[in-house]
Amino acid sequence: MWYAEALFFAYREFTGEPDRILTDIGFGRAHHRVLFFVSRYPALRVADLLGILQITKQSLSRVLRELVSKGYVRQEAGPNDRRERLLFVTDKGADLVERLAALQVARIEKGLKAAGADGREAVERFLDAMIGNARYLPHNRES
Amino acid sequence: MWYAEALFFAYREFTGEPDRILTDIGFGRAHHRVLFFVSRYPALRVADLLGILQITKQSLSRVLRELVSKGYVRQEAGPNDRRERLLFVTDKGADLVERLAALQVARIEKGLKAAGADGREAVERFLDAMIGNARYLPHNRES
DNA sequence: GAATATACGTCAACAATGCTGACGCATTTA
DNA sequence: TAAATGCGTCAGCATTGTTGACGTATATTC
Repeated sequence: MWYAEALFFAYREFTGEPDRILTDIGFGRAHHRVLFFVSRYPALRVADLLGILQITKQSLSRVLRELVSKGYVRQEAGPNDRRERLLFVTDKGADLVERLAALQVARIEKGLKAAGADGREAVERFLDAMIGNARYLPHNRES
Repeated sequence: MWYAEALFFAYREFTGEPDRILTDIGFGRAHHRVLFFVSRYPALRVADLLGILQITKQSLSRVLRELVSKGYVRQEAGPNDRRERLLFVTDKGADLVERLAALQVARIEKGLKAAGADGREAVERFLDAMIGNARYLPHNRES
């Protein structure tokens, strides 16, 4: 089996289904990524989001502005440092995240089922090693 | 563990190292994909490459033209149907593919090693199920 | 308290890589 | 001989990434 090829197809399918929904509401994959990580890490600071996504603030800004103006994400001044704009998904945002996640989770479940009961851990170790120490840890969180 | 998140980071790291090399020689990830599949399936027809990549011929054209003009890919008229332009990597192209693949293979090997001897098959089944039946089979090939 | 640093936002211009629509040429098929 | 097929190309546009420059509010430091 050719892993590089498999990863290409797997990732494309993984993102493909959400992409179709996003297109319908005028969003792209960039919006999905932001929404996903804001949902995953509530009260995320903008600086941390930039660290996770590894894009420039100008790129993020365009996308974030739309998400906020269309009511999917809200910003709140940081309690300790009021310069910070902490990010949260709104109810509307949570709904969308859920709809998109459902598709991806279904595909992952299918993969894990195929991997088998023991395989699950092997897959986790595989992905973890593929990532190495490239995972960005948001401010003030463990794990 | 959050698989969606892990896949995002894993795929980004997987493509990130080659991307840096490509940027140095004025190519992008799109060039890599074309070069990769032409190398993987010598004598690939343009139509099949479009089927694999799922992009339009206009998008492919831009990238393919550069790869040909810079001597990484060559085209040859099909022996049965001379309208077909069968694609091959040149020696120069093979060298570049090899350099890029080395980085990705190293990362994959690290992942498979972490998965363990039995884990390897689990990972294969996982990726295969993630892909489902979305894999495009080039003309005249089995598996 | 004034100067400086930080967190975030924004404008402008540009590059890579997708897209649609329209058209042309060579070759094969009907 | 006419139509269909395989491929290429021009033109224009959208998304999402980039640099560089600058502004505003808030914290920190001398």
